Amino acid sequence: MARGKMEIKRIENSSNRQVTYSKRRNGIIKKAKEITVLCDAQVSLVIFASSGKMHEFCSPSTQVVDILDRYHKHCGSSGKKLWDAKHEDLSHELERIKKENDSMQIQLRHLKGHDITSLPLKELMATEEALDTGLDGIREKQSELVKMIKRNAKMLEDENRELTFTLQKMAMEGGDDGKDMTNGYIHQAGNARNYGHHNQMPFAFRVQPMQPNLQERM
Amino acid sequence: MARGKMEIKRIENSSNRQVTYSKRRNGIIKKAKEITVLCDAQVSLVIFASSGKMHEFCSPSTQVVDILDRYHKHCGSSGKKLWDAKHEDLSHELERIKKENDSMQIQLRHLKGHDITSLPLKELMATEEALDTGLDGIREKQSELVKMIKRNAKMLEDENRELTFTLQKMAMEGGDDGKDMTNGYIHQAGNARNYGHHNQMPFAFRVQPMQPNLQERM
DNA sequence: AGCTATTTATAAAT
DNA sequence: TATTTATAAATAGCT
Repeated sequence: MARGKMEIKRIENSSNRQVTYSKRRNGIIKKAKEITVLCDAQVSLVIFASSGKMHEFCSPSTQVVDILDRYHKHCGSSGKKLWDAKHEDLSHELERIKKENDSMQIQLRHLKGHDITSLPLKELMATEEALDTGLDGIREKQSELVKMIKRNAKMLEDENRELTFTLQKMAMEGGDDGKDMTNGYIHQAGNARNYGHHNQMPFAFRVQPMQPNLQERM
Repeated sequence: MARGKMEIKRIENSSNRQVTYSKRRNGIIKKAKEITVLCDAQVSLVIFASSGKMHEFCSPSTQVVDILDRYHKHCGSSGKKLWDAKHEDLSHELERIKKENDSMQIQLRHLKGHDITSLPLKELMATEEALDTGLDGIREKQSELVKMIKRNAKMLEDENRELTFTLQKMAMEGGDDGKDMTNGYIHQAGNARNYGHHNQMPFAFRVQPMQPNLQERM
């Protein structure tokens, strides 16, 4: 293109070819950068020299893969294979789980009484049975829990009664010697609520909760 | 580059930008072709205009994917990450959906009365309410369906009675001439069940089903 | 790698 | 959008 018109055909002199390659490669990359800036374009450019060396350019703030991703979306089926091979497994898994998801969502909706307008009688009955069974289980657990709670309350009351009795007995028994102690205990009892729900009373015979985690479940 | 030196920065005039884009794009593609021929290089060039339109160039007898494959091999570990990034997106999606899945599965199990042993009272009650509501809906639909089925049966009975009556009337009215015809009709009626549930009786006044899809829902 | 004659590319105008 | 044109940019061959 300079010092005489050039034919566009393979440069046979290998050293000339190498020089031209490197000059033109820079030229193309420069042009690619420019179109990127001037025209808001996105470019992915990968060049391999015959020597095997690679050079690339990619629009700023973009990755070759992003361009490739777009390229793939554009090309539809033709370029798809290589890409998909890499992702096939994951894609299938995703697909499978999505289906599972959908079916559970439908089940849930049916159980909650939605989308049942066109359900066959057989499935309506199956759903009813499932709900019934579920309800039985739930109610059983509920009544168990309530029983436990009541039993717990009962024991707390008993404990309370015992504590009160002990305090009274102490108050009675205590002469002048016991006065300080009695006051001390009364004082403590009076402030007991400051310890909150989980207060640890200073008495060794405090009953254990029936269930370790009953408090949380209430 | 012509008619005055140009700054390399975004062309604000959109129509100028578009024109420049298309000219420069052709220029780059031409250069890419040339380096390919002159220097035995392999080039993959993908350009997206800001409009979203794509153009590509790829060395003859090669596919973009082939270049990408080489690109990949070349990038080794650094480029691997890029692919993995795409993998990661899929993985995250998968993770998200799996979680959704798990939570639905738990919900379903709770509704069906499983795994509720350690459920707090509050959630037990919420679950009970959901089940109750669901059951109400289901039972309402069931009773609707049953009503429809009964109404349908009633109409079939009426139709049946009418048909029988018609047949009897024909049998009565028919003299010697009508005998064959009568036998014919009786014969046909006797074999009606061979037509199955959906048999088409040869009478024009056959009633229409109350609901187009009632049959399927029974 | 740097230089320069020349070809190409292309911005603006049409 | 295509063509023209004046000018900038690219670059082949040389050093």
